Amino acid sequence: MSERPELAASFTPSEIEAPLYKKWLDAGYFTADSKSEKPPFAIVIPPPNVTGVLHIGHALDHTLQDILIRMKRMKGFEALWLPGMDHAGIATQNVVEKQLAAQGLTRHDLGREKFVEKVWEWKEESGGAILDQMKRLGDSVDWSRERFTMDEGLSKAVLEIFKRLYEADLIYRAERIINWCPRCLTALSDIEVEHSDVAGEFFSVRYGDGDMQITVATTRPETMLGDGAVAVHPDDPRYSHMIGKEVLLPLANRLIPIIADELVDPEFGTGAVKVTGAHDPNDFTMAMRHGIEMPIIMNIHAVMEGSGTQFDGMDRFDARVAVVEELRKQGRVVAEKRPYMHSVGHCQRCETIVEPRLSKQWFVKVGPLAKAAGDAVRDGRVKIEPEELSPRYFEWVDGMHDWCISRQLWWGHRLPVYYGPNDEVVVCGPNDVPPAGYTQDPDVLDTWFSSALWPFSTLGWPEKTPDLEKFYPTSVLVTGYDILFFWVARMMMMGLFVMDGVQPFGTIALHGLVRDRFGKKMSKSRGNSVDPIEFMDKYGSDALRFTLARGANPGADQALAEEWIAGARNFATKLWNASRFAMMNGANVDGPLPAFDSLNKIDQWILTRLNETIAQADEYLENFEFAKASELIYHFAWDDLCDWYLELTKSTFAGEDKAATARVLGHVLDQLLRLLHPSMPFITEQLWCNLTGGETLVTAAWPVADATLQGEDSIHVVTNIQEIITEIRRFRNDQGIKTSAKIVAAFSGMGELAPYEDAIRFIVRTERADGNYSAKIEVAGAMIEFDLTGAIDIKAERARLSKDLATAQKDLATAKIKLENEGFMAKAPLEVVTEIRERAAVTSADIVRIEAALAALPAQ
RNA sequence: GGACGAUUGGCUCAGCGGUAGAGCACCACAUUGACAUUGUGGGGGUCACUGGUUCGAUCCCAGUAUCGUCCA
Repeated sequence: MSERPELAASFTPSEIEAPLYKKWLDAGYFTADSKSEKPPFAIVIPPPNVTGVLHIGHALDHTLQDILIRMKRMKGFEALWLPGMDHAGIATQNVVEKQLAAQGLTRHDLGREKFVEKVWEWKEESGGAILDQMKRLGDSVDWSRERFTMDEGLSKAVLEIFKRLYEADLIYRAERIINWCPRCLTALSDIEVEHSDVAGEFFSVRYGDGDMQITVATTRPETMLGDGAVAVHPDDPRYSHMIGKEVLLPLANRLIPIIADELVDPEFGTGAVKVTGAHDPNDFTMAMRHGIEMPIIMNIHAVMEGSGTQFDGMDRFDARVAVVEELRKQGRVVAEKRPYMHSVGHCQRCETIVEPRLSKQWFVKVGPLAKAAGDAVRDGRVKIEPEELSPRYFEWVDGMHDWCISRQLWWGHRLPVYYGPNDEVVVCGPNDVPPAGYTQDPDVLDTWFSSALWPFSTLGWPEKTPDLEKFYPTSVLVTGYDILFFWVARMMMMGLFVMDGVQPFGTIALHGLVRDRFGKKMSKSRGNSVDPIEFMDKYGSDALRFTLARGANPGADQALAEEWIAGARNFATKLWNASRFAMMNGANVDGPLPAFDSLNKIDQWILTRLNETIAQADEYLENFEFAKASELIYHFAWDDLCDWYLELTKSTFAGEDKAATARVLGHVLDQLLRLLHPSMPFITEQLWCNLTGGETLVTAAWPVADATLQGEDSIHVVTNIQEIITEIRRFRNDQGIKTSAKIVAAFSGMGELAPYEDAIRFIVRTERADGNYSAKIEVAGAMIEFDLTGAIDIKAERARLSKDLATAQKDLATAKIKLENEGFMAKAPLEVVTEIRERAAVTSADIVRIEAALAALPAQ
């Protein structure tokens, strides 16, 4: 038997976690080998941003990925979990700008080069705190392959793909309405804008005078200074006579045309709308169609500028008030302002109200890319789990607008675009040199542009590296459904484009968000957010991980409360104590298992249950059913193993003939620890090494269901044993007999259960002796009589029996109704009818037995 | 405005055409031989509402209500 140190009397996570993680790293278990013969299984981590710290959402995301990776590693795959971070353009730049602001400086004071240096310094210093926290969590990532989106290699990938897309006419520069954040001073893509309803005011303003007047309705009166036209619906009889004529634009004192466009909803407002092409996306499309002027009337800070009116120099919201006031003075506000709820875009990063703004930017033409991304899922090359979330994906990829990729920031990948003296445009790949005298575009790319390359840029693309060869396409992408659009769809587009139509991953496994105990969204303002580090300190990483896994139903949000984690910690303690007990009794994995047929039914039963658990848990995990798998293993461990098997083996271990059971127990524990290792890596490693004397569970083989270790009759036997024990316990409880008190009892009619009488007696503390049996219970054909010598509480016993009788009678009645129903008898499947018949028979017998027992009770 | 999802015990959630499940919480008992971070026993739900299909509906269908999320 292998040497092993005795386990500490209680489990203290903090004592084992850090040393074990170090052991794993030192041994290099997480380092993948691209030259391996093993089949690959790869996951790239959704890169947390460099400014980030581990929050509970990461903890969930990482736990699920680690479960898959660890399981696959144990299954003999060459498992690669690739870690890294993205540079989070706006967020990171904001942080450093804030630091500068504290010194009274702006980035312009430093200049671009110095500022970027500063950001790098900050990135080196405090960036990646999350990476250390990942070690706390136990993430089995391959640190030797850690990547950052601004790394040299990944930056090369950005240049390369930009050039390829440009040459394929999938990147273009154009003047369009974009979302402009006047605080971040950059363009944003559509999805970086969050819409929320705000209470606005709806004004009706009269344009023109006399015969040529028309009333327009607007929530943004200040933009009228940039109006180029008034539009009406072509079929609107109210205005048909005015189409093509001009009307005086108040305040600006310009004449603007009245145009007809289908886009106008005649039912909405007055049926006439102002057309401000430079500051509204709908107006822009109309202005383009009709060749309408689009004056820009605000500067980048959203301060009025260039309108040529007295409002220049005013902030857009001050201007709104001032414009309305002036219009009112002129008697042009037809209807008084009315409250109006409308949807307004806010910057995702800073919540500033976004200003739609006409601007020259670079765009990705998403049409063909998005189509390919949709098709890959439609034709089954990529699976979305759970499938119910795929409509959301299609909705997005099928209706996507072109993607504005330039950002007016300094931190990020600078556009590889160079302009010549006569506005010539040259795009340079990684090995190209821009022509002399050309200047580079000052803007940088959207961070998501580089994140979209993550599944292959991290593996060395555009080089044809062994890693890329071995691990692309990656196997699974695990992430929250909330970034399906931001990130997942974009990786699909880019991956399919540059990898010759090969998808970046085979499966997209989506999980939900972690919410508070009442299912409410966590947020700082609500004060209901939780700190995963704090929980790990208090309950251990395994407990946090297991809690999150146990709550992870595919694609669904989960509620989390501290008590849940305490519960998982209790489970860990239970495992620890059970293992300690098992080892104290000689549980071992030495030599082969005894032949199944030679084992007693209790040993056979636990092996059968183990086998069922292995098969089912494996199926669940392969299908990303983390909650179900965790629940299943939890109940096997606690209910079957701890509550029943360990109890039922106590009499065996108290005797002489225990070698077989010790070996079986060792096997069950060994396999259970393997099953649990992916979700609770630390405690299982510790226990398993102690139990088996093995080096590590990280690379141990994953359990495989074994049909030769399955015996259905053992289930039947143990179910009956459990029923007898439960009945005796109930009886003792009803009678108020202390669990510690031994009572005299006689067993009869045990049949096939006879060999297990000792085990039963041990658990329920009964001893054999002649007695004056004054009470009896009957279960599963066996009779148990107790000598309580007058101590029996007849009232309690009568209450118990009456209650059982009522239940049995009710059950019989329900069954009888069915059996007397002609429709049921004629149409229900035979097995259902048989089942109901059996139920009726069993409950009838129960009734007879209970009635007899009641009659036998002394009248008192 | 469009779409999707949800509504099951006090709370959070599974489940499912054939007598309703879990964890936590609750009640009672017990320091027993691994474990009080425990054990044993117990109570608690007409599965949102209204119709329909079916021998049978918590489950399928339609409608209603409430809530949530995404998109515009």
